[in-house]
Amino acid sequence: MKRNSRLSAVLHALLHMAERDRPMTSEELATCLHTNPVVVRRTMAGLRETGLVTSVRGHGGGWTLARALEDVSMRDIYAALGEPMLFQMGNVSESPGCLVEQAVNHALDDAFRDAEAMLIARLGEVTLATLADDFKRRFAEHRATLKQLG
Amino acid sequence: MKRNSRLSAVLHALLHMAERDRPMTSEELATCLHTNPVVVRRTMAGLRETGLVTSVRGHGGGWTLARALEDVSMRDIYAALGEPMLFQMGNVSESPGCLVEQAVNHALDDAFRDAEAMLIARLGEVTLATLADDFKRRFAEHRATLKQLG
DNA sequence: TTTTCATGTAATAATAATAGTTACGAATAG
DNA sequence: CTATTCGTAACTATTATTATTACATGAAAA
Repeated sequence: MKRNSRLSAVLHALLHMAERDRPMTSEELATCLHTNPVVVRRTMAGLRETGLVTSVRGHGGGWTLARALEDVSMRDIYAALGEPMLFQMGNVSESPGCLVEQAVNHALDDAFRDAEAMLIARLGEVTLATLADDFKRRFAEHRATLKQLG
Repeated sequence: MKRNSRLSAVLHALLHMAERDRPMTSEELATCLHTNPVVVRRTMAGLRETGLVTSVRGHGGGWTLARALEDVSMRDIYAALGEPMLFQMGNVSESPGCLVEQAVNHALDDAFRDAEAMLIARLGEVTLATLADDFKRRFAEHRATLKQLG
């Protein structure tokens, strides 16, 4: 399974896209995310398959957010990324022979499964709209600070 | 920070040690864990520093569990391993510049921190004694199955 | 229609984290 | 003194991820 470091990158990208009224190119997004256009395309291609974004080729093309901010939760994005492994543990469920190992795996699996369920539920509670609001709040605060400093 | 794949390996090792009345050599443990004696020594060295195990060099030496099974929780072992990162996310808390990123990181950090707290609490509830009991149960079951088959 | 811009994608290289190996030193029992 | 076993440094191998290169495809503009 794939890694998860992209969840935050994708959120970052989608929010930037939401702030603009025309498509963003892979190049622009790559600059934004401090990465490479091809990596952006690879990642966004997955999101396109689940209808989160659309892409247009050629002059004036790029990537566009396809759904309303309120309708996209962090969980949706996690799912669109293929529900990558959240934990740093190679699936413990190997070498079925040793009974000691079976007992260990069972206990660990239980704990990790519960934590994962909680985390995923939590991701479902936060939408892109939530994040956009938080961003706006930070932005207003930032401007207030600048003003205060002169 | 280090990886977490060792938590299950260490539990496995400690339970095997608990079943024996003399030290286990790194070589024996390595066989048990399908790995290498040097890797075993490296890992166990960390546990020795927190008093979970002792080592004796030379003839008849090896590794011994230093505490009662009831007194060692999975959380203790997690701590002895240096509280390695549990999640597959490079700490999101970089590039403080972009306010969009700040909003994203804040939301993700919140969710992950809570899930981690829950998981760690859960690890604290399971001791080596719990696991040893579960192993014994499985062992009895296994013997019953064998008997039934002839 | 030709040029330019942009995505689509395969193939390859670079990077980084982890695990495994080799080699040898130090301690201890017999 | 010898065999055994941990302690550790240095090096190699493996694996996963990310980055890069190269080129094909499609679409708008000149």
